[in-house]
Amino acid sequence: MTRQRGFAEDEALLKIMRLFWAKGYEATSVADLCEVTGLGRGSLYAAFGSKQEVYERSLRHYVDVVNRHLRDQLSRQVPVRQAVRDLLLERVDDSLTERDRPGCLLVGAIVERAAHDPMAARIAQDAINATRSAFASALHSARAAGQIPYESDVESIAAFLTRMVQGLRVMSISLPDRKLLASVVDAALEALPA
Amino acid sequence: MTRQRGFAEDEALLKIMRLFWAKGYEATSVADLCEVTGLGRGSLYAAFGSKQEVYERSLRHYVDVVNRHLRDQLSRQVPVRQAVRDLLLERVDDSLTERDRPGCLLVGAIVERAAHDPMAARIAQDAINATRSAFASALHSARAAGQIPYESDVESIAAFLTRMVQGLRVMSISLPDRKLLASVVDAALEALPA
DNA sequence: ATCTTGGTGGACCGATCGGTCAACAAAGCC
DNA sequence: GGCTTTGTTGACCGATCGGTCCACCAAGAT
Repeated sequence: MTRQRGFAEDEALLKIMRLFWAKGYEATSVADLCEVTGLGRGSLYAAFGSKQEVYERSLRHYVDVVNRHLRDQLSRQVPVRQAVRDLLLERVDDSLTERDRPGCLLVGAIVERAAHDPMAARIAQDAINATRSAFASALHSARAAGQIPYESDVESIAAFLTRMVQGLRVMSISLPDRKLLASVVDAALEALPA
Repeated sequence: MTRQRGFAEDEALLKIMRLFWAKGYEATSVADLCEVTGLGRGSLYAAFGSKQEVYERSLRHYVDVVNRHLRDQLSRQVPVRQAVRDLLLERVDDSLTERDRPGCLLVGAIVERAAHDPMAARIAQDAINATRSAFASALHSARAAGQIPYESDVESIAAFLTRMVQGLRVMSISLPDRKLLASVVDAALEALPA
């Protein structure tokens, strides 16, 4: 019937997401998006719409992947304290490994885009609430299983851990010291009553 | 001898800093800087140099003020735990009050500028280390005074508190709930051994 | 009053921005 | 072979970007 696409949309979106992640929204031009995907402007706009729309889609993809991974890690059959510790340490390692993509697309979206792009603000807020509720439900289960005290304020701790997991990447930009970051993780774990 | 300045450099810099803080680096144009200060381009460039230079100067001013305030708060003659608590809660209040200037110029500098502007990266890193050493020295004193256990890992806790104080503003954008944020502060304080 | 010095405003510059569009290319249908 | 439909490309658009420059102006020195 008609000509078919000469590229995989998923792969292109992944490359775009990584570029936004590395450079931020404003500093990434549409020409950059064309270069990284190998697409002409027409194809890019036909597939993804405006720069703002493709950014929002990148952000959605990012938070989906991150939160899915989070839920997977928290649903493992290990004590919640260890699961959280592993999860935070893994993020430290990721940040130190991917030096070309520092920071966090989500944090970038909040500080750079939320004020200008209500949809991005909405995506970010939903992502944070999803992270929070993932922690909260893991903590509820752990409390029911007697891993943490009955009096523990699950919602507060969940919000606290959300802040930790969000901010670790940002911190590791200016403080790329694995030992110190690991000890920060352990300090944070003190908030998780035994 | 010659004509004198028709504006106060300090006030202009303050207005510029607040604008960068509110909008980020890339989204703020030189025309915006002229508008907010009331200056023509000539005066602006004569007084502050390029956009990048005035940004760096804004950032320097920001971190100076923040760190000076931090040291003042920590040097009060109150138990360190309470000093830290007051300090974190004050930041929560600030974030919720100044809704027009969400986020944190320092975090913005790290995620948006550090990769493109080595000087901004340097300023940010120095600021973080200054915050960290302010906490560390306060904790050292507190440990010497017996307020916290002798075995406490002061450096790690200092790094952890630095992360907290940095990130609270960012979190409060997407989670503008004073009660929850206050309970996050209390959860964080668990990392400060009694 | 005139000269010198330096602050001021805004016209102006080339470059680049995000976005559009028309000419062309591929693939299934007749 | 045409015909239709859709993907692709890159020239092109007006707007805006950061930065320069110059005519003008205020104020102290003479």
